[in-house]
Amino acid sequence: MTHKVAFTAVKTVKAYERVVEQIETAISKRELRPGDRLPSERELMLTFEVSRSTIREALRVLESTGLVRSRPGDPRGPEVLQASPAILTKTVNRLVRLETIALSELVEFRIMLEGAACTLAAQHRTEPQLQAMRTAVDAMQAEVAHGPVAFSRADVAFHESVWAASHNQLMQICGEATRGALIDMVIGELDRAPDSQARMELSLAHDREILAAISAGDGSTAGRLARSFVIEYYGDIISPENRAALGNVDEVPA
Amino acid sequence: MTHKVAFTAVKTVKAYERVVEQIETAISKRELRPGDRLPSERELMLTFEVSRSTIREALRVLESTGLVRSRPGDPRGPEVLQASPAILTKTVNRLVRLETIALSELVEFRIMLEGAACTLAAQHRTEPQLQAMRTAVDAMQAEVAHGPVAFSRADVAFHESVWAASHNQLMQICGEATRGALIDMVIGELDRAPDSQARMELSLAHDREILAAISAGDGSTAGRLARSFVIEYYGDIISPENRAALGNVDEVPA
DNA sequence: AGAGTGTACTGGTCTGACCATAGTTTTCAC
DNA sequence: GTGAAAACTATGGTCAGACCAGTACACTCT
Repeated sequence: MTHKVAFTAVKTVKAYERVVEQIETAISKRELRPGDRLPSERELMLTFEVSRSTIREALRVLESTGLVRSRPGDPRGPEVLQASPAILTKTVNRLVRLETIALSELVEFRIMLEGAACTLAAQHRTEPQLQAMRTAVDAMQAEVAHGPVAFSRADVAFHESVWAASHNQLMQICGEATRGALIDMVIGELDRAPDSQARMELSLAHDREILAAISAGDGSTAGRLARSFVIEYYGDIISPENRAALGNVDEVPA
Repeated sequence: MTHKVAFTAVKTVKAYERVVEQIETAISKRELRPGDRLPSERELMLTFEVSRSTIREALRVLESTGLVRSRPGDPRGPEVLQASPAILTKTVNRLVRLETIALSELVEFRIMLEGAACTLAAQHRTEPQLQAMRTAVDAMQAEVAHGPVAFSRADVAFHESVWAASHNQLMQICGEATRGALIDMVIGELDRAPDSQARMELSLAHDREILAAISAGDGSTAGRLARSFVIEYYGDIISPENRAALGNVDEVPA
C-alpha cells in the first residue's frame, strides 16, 4: 500500500533561513516585542546549534527587513524594532526606478493617487489636520516672494499634510515614492519655467480650492480638482487624449 | 581659521553595506540586468577586497530584497533577478500582521486601486484585451459548477486581464501586492461562506457589469462599480461610514 | 555622590577549511 | 561519429577559531 502514502515535495531549507523564520514568527507572535533584545550572536549560535556565520547571515536579512538592528559593542544584544512602513518606501522606490516604467505611466499613476488621497482626506480629515493644511497654505502664500524653490518646498509641505489627512499609510508611501521618482525624472524643470511668478500664483489658487473641498468634506470634488491640477502640472508628459479622459472622470454623470 | 572648515558627520559604514550598495546601484543603473550572473563569492571577495563572510552577508541582504538569487553548486554564480512585486506583498503582509498597517487601510487602498484600474482600463483597453476579458468572464461562468475555489481562480484571472488593460505597470504592481496581501489575510474565508453558490452568481454578475462599462469606454462607471463591488466583498472589514463614503465618490455630481 | 577609569562582552571582519551539488568536460561504448 | 555515463571542477552552505574596535556597566578614586 505504499503507493497511497502522500509524499510531499522537499526543498532544502538553508540553516540561516530557518533561523530567520523562527525569529520572525517569534516577533509576529509578539513573543518578542519592539525594544526587546535578542540574545547575543554567540548565545544564538548555541541555542540554534549553528555557527556564528549562519547566525550573522540570518541577522543580516532580519536587519534588511527592518525587524531588528544590531549595534556594535552593545552588550544588550540586537534590538527588536518597531515595524515601520519606511522599509516599504525603499522597496517601492526601487521598484519604480528599476521597472522600465514610462514617464507617462508614472504621471498617470500619480494622478490617480493624488485624486484618491484628496478624496480620502476629505472623508477622514480631523480638525487639527485641517488646521495644519491651512497653515501650510498660508506658508505657501508667504513663500511666493522668496522664489520658486522656497515656494515649491512649501507646496510639498501642503501636499504632505493632505496625504497625512488621508489616514492611509499605503497611500502615503506610494505618494512619497512616486513623488521622489517624478522629481528624479523631471529634475531641473522647475527653474526652467519662465513665468514662475504666475505659476506660483496658480498653484496657490489650486491648493486653496482643494483645501476648500477637503474642508467641506466633498471627496468627489477634492479628487477631481487634484486630478486636473496634476494633469495641468505635468501636462506636457501625457498625451492629449489621456489628459481629457483622466481629468473628467468624475464629471461624467453616472 | 580651522573653525570655518565645514566638517561633516561621520557614520561608520559597515563593509557589507558598501558591497550591497555597489551591487545595488549597478543593478539600478542597468549595468547588471536580470539574468546576468554575479561573479562567484570567491571572486567578489577579491574585487571588493573583503573576506568571504562579508560578501556572503551582502549577498544575503540582496537576496532578501529579491535582487539576486544564489544557488548552491551553480558555477555561473549568483543570478540577478527580475524585480518583482512579490517582495512588496510579503512586506505589506508583515506590516499588516504586525498591525502597523490596519487591515481597513489595506482594503481602502485596494478599493481606490481597483477603481482606478478599471477607469484606466476603460480608457486604454484594446480590442484583443477586451476579447481576453470576455473569455475570462466566460471561464468564470463555466467554473461556477466546480466550486468556490476554481471559481475564485477564474475570478482572479478576469481581474488580472482588467489590470493588464489599464496599461499601467505601477497599477499592476500595486494591485498584485495588495491582492496577495489580502488573500493571505482573509484566507479560508472563501470556504466559510455558506451561500457560496449565490456569492458566485453575484460576483459573476458584477464582473459582467464592469466588463460592460469598460467595453463602453465608460471609465467613470467602471471605476464606481469596481469600488462598490470591492466594498461589498470586503464589507465586514471597513466601517459603515467609510463604506458609504468610498462607494459613492463618483455619484456625487460635480 | 560624582567624575573618571576599567573591563567584559559585544558586533564586525578575517582566515582557512570541509561538504554536497550543479554544470561542464571527458571518457567510453556502440 | 554519436550518445550516454563517469570524472572533474568550481560553486554555495556551513563550520571553527581568531582579532579588533566599540559600548554599557561596574568600579574605582576623589
